[in-house]
Amino acid sequence: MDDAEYDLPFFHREGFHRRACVVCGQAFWTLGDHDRCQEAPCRDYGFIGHPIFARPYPLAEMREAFLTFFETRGHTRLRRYPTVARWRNDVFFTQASIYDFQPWVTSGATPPPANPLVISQPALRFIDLEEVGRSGRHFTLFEMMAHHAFNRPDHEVYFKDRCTEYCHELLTQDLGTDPASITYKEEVWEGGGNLGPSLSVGISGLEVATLVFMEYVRNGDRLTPMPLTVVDTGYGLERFVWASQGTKTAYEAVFAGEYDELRRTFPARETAILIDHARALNFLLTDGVVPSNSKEGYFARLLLRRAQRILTRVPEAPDLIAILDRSAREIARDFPEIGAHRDDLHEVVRAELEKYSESVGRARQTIRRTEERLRSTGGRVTEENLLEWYDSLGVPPEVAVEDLENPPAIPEDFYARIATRHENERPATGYEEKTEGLPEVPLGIPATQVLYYLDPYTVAFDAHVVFAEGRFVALDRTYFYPTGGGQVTDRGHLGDLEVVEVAWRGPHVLHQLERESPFRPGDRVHGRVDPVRRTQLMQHHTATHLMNGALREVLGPHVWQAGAFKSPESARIDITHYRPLTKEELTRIDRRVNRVVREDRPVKSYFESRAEAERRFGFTLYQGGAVPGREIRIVEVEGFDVEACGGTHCTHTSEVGAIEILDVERIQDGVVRLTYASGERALEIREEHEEILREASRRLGVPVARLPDGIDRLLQEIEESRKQSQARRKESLGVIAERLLTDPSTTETVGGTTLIASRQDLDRTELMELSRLLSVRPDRVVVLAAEQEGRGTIFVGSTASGVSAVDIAGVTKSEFGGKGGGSPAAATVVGEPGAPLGRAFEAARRAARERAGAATS
RNA sequence: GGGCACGUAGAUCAGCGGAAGAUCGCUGCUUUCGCAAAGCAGAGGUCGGGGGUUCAAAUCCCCCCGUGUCCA
Repeated sequence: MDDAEYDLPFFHREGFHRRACVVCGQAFWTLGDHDRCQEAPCRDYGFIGHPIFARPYPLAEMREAFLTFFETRGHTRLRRYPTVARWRNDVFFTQASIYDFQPWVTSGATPPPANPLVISQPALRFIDLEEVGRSGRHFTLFEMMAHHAFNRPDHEVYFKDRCTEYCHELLTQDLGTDPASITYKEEVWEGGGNLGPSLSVGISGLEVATLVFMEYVRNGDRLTPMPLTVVDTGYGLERFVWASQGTKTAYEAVFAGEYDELRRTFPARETAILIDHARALNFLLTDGVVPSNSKEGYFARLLLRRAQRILTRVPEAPDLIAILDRSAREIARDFPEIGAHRDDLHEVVRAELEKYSESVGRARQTIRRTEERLRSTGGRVTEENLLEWYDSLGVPPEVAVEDLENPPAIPEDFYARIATRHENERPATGYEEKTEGLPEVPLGIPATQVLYYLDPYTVAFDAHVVFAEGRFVALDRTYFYPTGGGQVTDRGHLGDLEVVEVAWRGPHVLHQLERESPFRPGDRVHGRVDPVRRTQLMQHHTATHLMNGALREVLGPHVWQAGAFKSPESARIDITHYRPLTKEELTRIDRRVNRVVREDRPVKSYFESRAEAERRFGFTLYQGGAVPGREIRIVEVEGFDVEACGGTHCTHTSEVGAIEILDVERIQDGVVRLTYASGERALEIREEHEEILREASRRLGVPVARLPDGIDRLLQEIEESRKQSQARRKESLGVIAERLLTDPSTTETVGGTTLIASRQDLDRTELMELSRLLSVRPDRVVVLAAEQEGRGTIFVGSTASGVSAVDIAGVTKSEFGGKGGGSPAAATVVGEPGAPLGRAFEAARRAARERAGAATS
């Protein structure tokens, strides 16, 4: 990055000078007399005991001061975005304020919701989880205060110079920092394929803010200017509060009274972890995360279990729900949505605590048993066991050690060794834009005007071709709905050609034809959307909203849509929920959703300003992910369900016809998937099911109503006849055994051993069973020969001590080229096809006589 | 999305290439006024599903399903 990038007029106007830090070597700008940048580790914390602002600020006041400062300077204040980044598939959580606007706004695809804007965005970071409570400054959830500006070539809001000036003014004039104490360190920021210069703002050893100027796109080594430059700032609210109070750790300043209360019961570190985790959990759970074993839910589980582990170690500790509740009350002053559904949230937590205690119980048992087994074989529990238990049972080493009588030392590098175990895993597949194979539409072609929102029932239209390449065509206007929001593509015709797929490419809708496009830019074409398919898609999309509404109503407000898919054949919705649905719940959902269909409620789809929509309906709008833009499209089922949604919808619920729930499955801990069909498809499927029932009833010869009983009876009969044939076989084997035992040609006595030898052409399991019957008493040796499918088998069983069945059987191998083996009690040898079974049998019998004789004498 | 572990009797689990087991629970009998308990006897298993290797697979290999856990 060129030095000139940082050479701002503002610095010169104010008389800043540029220096190089004697520690890190980085250049920085300052009004003071510093030889190093004012950030750790280049210098120590100087603000502890010596606050850097004019007065101490509590959390809420500091946030308000920041937001107001920028509001009075032309910025629009935005409400927080959800902490779960549902609108992105490359990350789970909102980790910075700019995440709210990626990728659509920063790429220029959608206008920003306001410009410039100011926000205090709760952000989650799990990277430094171990540092929470230890470093004094790390939080799992922190608020990133930020002012953002998005500059188009034709409309520049502000960039580096003005941004830095605002920052400086805020710090010095509003908050009263000594201007000479600040350093602006030059850094290069890079992320997500973009990069630009940035200034890191340090005071008294603390990095209080970062000002990033996203300016370039990186293509390998080449930098090209971004079409839209972005001011991306981040001011750590908690750090500001801390620096204003100068307490020993940030936690004391930020959590104030709550901290003091818990500190009476817990050590400082545990106190901080508990409040930090409780705060993060309150946001996560409110934003619709249900604890789970994967994805977003896993992190909620991680926090909850870490907190719970601290609590169980202290007998007089309050329970986790009490701590969450206390924290929620604190947060709710600034974010009223937190704690709004208290009882439901507690239910989620209770369910999760139950799962945890089950999990711990299971683990304990395994650990105890393993140690017992190891001890009985003279071994002991090793470090390897500890690693194994953490990885597969979730038991932290310090917990495992408590349960052991003879514990190994916990290795210093425990977690590093866990990481090593995971080294060879394939990385998670990241964010991929589905523009693969789609041609690039040249700049300057106006955005496609989409008409399906005007009227979802219109399917025939005329339009002009604006772009054509290969099989792809873009029009000036279209009624075709492109794949998006979980709704699959429309199909139909352009002229005589079939449209097989429709997709967004930036601001253009591309129609993919069945073959090479004959159309050229300027041509006028007639478009016709397949109306049956479209109708079915509309019904399924509206049905999905109705399901969502019913699910939230029946199961509780913790239910959020975790994914959805609508095809012409069926639709499905994945929801966050902590236990499998009961039959009763399912029935209630079915009844409710179909009643809403029959009630023929209006379904209104309209555009509204984001702020107004959020004010009226709250965050649950964003079931399918946050939608950027100043105006958002609202789909409102009157009095029942409201969501921000870009899909095509029916205008009245009765158009959905009926909703038939087809399947419910748990696709992940904490996520339940429901599959259903509506409209014609629901009727079709219902008919199919009825036909299947009729056919089953016909084949079973039982009326439909008694099918379950009929099946039970059938299964019972099968089981009975299975047992009967088994008993018969055992009986006939018993008869054979009896005969053999009384037949002097097969049974003889050698010393104290009874030797029974016979040829019986039975299959292998029968041979075994017969031998068993013959050798119920001790001191018996049985030699059986059989031929099945041209191969001879010798089976030897022995209950005589010192007479090994496997040895006896072994001698026959050389007789007929057999293979086999066994134990001293039982052995089998199978000969080559056509090998002389008689000779093998005699050899075995001879061997048996010899061994029995030898053992007796 | 990936790594690892696990899936055997109603429950909890052992067995980890050679004739499916233990404990609890269940049924019957003995003992008791009755209960608890004890003793004796017994029922209860497609060893998650499907393929493969082998003379032989609960056991080894592959695929799928389910569960747990760790990591993103």
